[in-house]
This record gives sequence, C-alpha cells and structure tokens, in this order.
Amino acid sequence: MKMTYTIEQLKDYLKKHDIKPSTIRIKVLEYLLNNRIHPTADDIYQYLINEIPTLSKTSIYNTLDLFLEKGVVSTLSLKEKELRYDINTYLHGHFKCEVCGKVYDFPVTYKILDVNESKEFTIKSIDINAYGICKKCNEKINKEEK
Amino acid sequence: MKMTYTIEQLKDYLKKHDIKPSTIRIKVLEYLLNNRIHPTADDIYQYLINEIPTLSKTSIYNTLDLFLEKGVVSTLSLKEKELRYDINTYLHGHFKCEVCGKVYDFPVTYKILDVNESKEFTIKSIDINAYGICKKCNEKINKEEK
DNA sequence: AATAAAATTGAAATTAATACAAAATTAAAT
DNA sequence: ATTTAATTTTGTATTAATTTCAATTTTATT
Repeated sequence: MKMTYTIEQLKDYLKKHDIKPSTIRIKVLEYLLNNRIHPTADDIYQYLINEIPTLSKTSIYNTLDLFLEKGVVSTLSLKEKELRYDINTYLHGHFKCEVCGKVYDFPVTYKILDVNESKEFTIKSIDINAYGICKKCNEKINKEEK
Repeated sequence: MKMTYTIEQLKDYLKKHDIKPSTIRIKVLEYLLNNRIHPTADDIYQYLINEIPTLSKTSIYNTLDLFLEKGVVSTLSLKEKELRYDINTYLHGHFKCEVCGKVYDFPVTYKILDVNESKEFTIKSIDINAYGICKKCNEKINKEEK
C-alpha cells in the first residue's frame, strides 16, 4: 500500500467533511484513499485488523455509514452479496469483469445526464455499471483456445 | 393483477427461450409479465404461495436462476439487500425513489453505449440506475411544508 | 478529578441466498 | 400400462453480510 497521506492531511479531509477524526476513521479513510479497488467492508476490516487488534466489524460499518452520510464515499451495488465503497464520488462508471471479479473505473460523459430532462424524478445520483470481460481475461482466454 | 396471458402463450414464451414449462415456471413467468414492479424473489414467493401451497423458496430461486441463464429476466442491484428481477431485458434505466422505495423505468438512448468505444472491456450488459425522489413524493413533501 | 458525550466493542439477531439430499413429479422405455 | 430414468420440487440446514443494541472504553467538558 502506497502511503501518500500524512495524519494531518487525513484529519483535515475528515474535518472538511464535518467528521470528527478518530483513529478508526483516519485508518479507514487512509485505506480507501490508498486502495482504490472499491473494497467491501470486510476487505477494509481484514486489512485494518492487523493495525488495530481490537477492531470490530461494527466499527467498520459505523464508519462507512458515517462516511456515506457525509458524502465521503459512495456505494456500489454490483449484483454481489456485499456492498462496495468508493472514495471517488465524482461521476464515473464501473465495469466488473465476470471472469476475474475485478472492478474497473471508466469515464462517463455528462451527456448521460440527459436522463435528467425528465420532470418525473429529482435525481440525486446515477450509477452506470457495466459487466463483461476485461482485456486481461480476454487475452488469457484467447491463448488457451490456441 | 391483470390477467393477460393464456397458459398456451406462457408455455410458448418459455419454449422459445429453451425452457421446459412446468407449473411453477409458468406461474413465475405469469407473475413477472403481469407485475412489472421489479419484484424480489420474496415478492414472487409471497404471491405464489397463495396459489401453490406447497411452494418452496428454493423453487423460486431455481426458477429465477434458470430464467436468468436463458435470458428471460435480468437482475437489478439497487443498493438493497435483495436482488430484483426484471422481465424487460430491453435497454432501459431504473430510477429508485428513496422516499417510497418504488422503482420506475426510464428510457435510455443508445448513445450511452459510447462507453463501449473502449478497447479495455468486452461489455455484455450495462445497468443505469438513478436514485432520488419521485414526482409523487416530491408533491407530498411540498404540501407538508406549506 | 468528576461528569457528560461520543465512539467502539462484542454478542446476538436478522435475513437473503445457497447447498444438497430426499421426495415428488414427469417423461421415456420396455 | 408398468417399470425405469430423468427432471423438478421441496425442506432442512448452512452460510455470510448486515443490523441491533447494550455495555464498555475513550474523548471532551465542566
């Protein structure tokens, strides 16, 4: 894990989002900023239990719920049992490879928001999720077929 | 529930999708065609248990898994615990009202598929999910504020 | 230091989904 | 038509993500 943020930077990040910093909150934020893999609550827990031996799963859920409420993270729902969390709340799409399970980001242009023209709904957020096979897995499959 | 399909029509629908018709499959299909509310497995079960008293939840899951495999339904994942099922597999978006919980369809133009330009992924399906407040709930909120 | 407020923990409960063997039903073969 | 084989359905048990909530611990305030 790349360590690119100082404690002070992490604290400020939380404060700017109206969140009182605590050890767990700082560690969860640090994990999210340094591991942009759309982790599940359990991913975060499994990593941080090494750093905080008394850590409970509930604290991870509490922290993520707070982050969600304060707009620090968004959630992604990719037809899996587990919710994933994304520190990147800027408009972008997600692609899930059905072979390796990896989730990639992809750019989305604002024209998608044409949807918003409708007077029927007040849209607060939009998710664009694609499913298929990533380049790596495609190449692997092609090799095997030869 | 509007009854708009004959048993024969339902059977043909299944056969065309390479599914051997059975009582449960016909009833689940009928429910999906007549109740376009993006139901969960439990929604379907709760309705059909009245018609088939020995029905088991597992049969609903088996049936829906088969329908999914054969392309009769698609699933939607709306940040809820439960998966929803949609008999409309044609490209369209989903809007979930965060107040009343209702899920609406909305039209999506093909230009969204520009995403596909990317050489990185082979895209098999795309989900476009929006979240916010529906017209009805908005009007209700406005009334209460007066 | 005492008190109040907030955060964290841990155990239990909830529940959607899955696994799988037994039972029931349907189809095929004799 | 009866037996056999194949398929479908059922029911129980299990798994695992999330939630609930009271007790404990930590942090902030008087």
